Amino acid sequence: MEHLGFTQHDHHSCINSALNTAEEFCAREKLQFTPVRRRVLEILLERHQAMGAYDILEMLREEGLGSQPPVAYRALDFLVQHGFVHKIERLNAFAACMHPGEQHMPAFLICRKCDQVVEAHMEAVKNMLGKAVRDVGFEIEQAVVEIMGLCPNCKAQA
Amino acid sequence: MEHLGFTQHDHHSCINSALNTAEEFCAREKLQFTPVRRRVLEILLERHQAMGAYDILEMLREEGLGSQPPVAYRALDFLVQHGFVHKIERLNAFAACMHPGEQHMPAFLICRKCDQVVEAHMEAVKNMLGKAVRDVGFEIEQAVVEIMGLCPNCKAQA
DNA sequence: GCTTGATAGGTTATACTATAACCTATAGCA
DNA sequence: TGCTATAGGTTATAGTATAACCTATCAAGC
Repeated sequence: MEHLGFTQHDHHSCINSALNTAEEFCAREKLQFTPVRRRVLEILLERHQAMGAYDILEMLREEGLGSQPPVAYRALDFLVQHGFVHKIERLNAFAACMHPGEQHMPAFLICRKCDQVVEAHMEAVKNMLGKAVRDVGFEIEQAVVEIMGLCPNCKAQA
Repeated sequence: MEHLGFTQHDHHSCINSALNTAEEFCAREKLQFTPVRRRVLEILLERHQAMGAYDILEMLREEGLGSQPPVAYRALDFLVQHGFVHKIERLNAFAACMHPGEQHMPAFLICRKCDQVVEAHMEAVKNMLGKAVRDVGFEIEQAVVEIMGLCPNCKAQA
């Protein structure tokens, strides 16, 4: 597992880097990285937390970028579809991808106390899932791995 | 991976066996295996498919066992809490557990075409997840592994 | 047997999550 | 310039889940 994130890091540069990656990707693929889409990604990057669509919508509304649910959902759909954002099914929420551009199967560690979400690369698990499932003829198109529990920080406090 | 289920099996006996297991477990643990709870589990066992809470509620309603959402949700909560039913987050739906009574971390194979859900034991994955995550101090309480794709049958048809 | 406390279920209302459908605006291209 | 495809605005509504409060039932102890 790489890139665990329950620790401090240069958040400002991590946001910019992710935004740049998205921008370049869209330019290359002739996709429109519109203000709403950019802002939604930015909002999610500003926190390392999963946010509900309606929380995001509330921020968009305050900023005059849109006020009705479809605005937020459409931007989120776009971002999810192109791998900049993941949906956390367990929380009905969304979180910015920490490894945009890289082919990966994300696994999420979700702290039930502080709600922080960390995205881990788990190549070994991916390989194992892929192998086991291919053996029985099931063809994987997408996988969701979500692990609930207590993060180190919250565990220390308890 | 054991117990894959995209094949035929003795469905009638598998239903009875699961109901008996639940009944015995509840007796042992002094839990009430009430008519509504039993019937909800039975409904889920009758199909090897995930069902939405409102689909289940509709059946309960037809049978005079309850007509409002909380009835279904309460029964489902009970069944999930004690491991007789799993929630499939990805589908906002519920499926009977295929290994009740056994300590396990389920992984679901969900066919996007026929909606069939198969629950697999994947001890190797569980061990690997557990190890990787423990290394960084995260304490696993629960995990969701859901794999979307095409089952062998649907793949053959395509 | 009666009381009491705990648990389950009935019912109403409402919160939260997501999408359909239709219309307007804009950007890129012929 | 005009066409077409894509994005966003807006209204309405579908789908999922729970809060809150009340009643019924059951088991345990008096």
